[in-house]
Amino acid sequence: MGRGRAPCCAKVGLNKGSWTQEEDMRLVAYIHKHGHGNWRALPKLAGLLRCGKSCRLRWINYLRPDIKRGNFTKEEEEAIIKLHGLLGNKWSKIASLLPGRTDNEIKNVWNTHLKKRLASPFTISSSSASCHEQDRSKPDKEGDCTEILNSNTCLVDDELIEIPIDANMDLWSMLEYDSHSNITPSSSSSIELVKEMNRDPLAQEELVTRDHQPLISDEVIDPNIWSMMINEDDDACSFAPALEISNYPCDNWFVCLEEELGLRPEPAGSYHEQCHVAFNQDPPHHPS
DNA sequence: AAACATCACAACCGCCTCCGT
DNA sequence: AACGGAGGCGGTTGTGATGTT
Repeated sequence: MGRGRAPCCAKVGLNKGSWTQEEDMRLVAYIHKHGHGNWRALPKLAGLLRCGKSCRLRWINYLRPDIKRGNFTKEEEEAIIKLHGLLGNKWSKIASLLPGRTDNEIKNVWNTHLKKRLASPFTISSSSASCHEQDRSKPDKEGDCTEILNSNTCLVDDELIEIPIDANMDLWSMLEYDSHSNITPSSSSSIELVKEMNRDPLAQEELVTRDHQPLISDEVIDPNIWSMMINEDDDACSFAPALEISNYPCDNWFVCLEEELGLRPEPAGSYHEQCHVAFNQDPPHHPS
């Protein structure tokens, strides 16, 4: 390193490493409003101290609403093994054939699980594929069996748990499901925070805005924003359906979010009024 | 209980490809 | 046709979590 072509952007003064909740919110808010026509210009426009590539990666691998998170099903693992045999390390090609999965995720699963499994002299047949999330939380020891029975069920300590994963389910649906189950499909700190706030109303009291300080900081996110995303009554709980929510303090969580992030012009009226006005005038388009 | 080892995965890096000029 | 910029891709690394001694 240090030689060859120049970096994609001047990284001086830019953040590196894990993304904070505030950064996530800013990126999601900006893309939802404006799309991502120019990744290189996006960070500046969105007020992010990140390079464009970092934003793109974060969006594609983590924040996109159509991403399916959680453990890979037996069918998915079989598909990856077969497709890898056909395509080799063409992770993006493989990902394009597995709805909701990212190339990075597939690459990680291959490198950490499937490659070792196939390399083992005691190669486990694909029909006994592992259940990764459960593997981590409940190690399979001495008959403490964690076993996939089929694509949608998992046997954990003799308890049959259904995993509602399908090609059409998005991140937010997964989250919604998670709030009612003991499966943990994601390790996102933002998501954990949402779950915590959903569990504990008192925690919400402490996390909401103080005076006119921004709601969103490294430690604080307005729970309403996320709870609006996680619509209890909406099966396909993605960004677009959130616009239909009407029982929340602000009809359009996204407009409120923009305002909190300073991505909207000065409000003409009250906070709530502004939300109504913006929502009625300018429904954000869904990024492709 | 502490130290160390291993694992899993998000994120970074640099090269490649595509597309507009 | 040549060039440059931007996005895409695959390999690799850093770090937190978990397991083992």
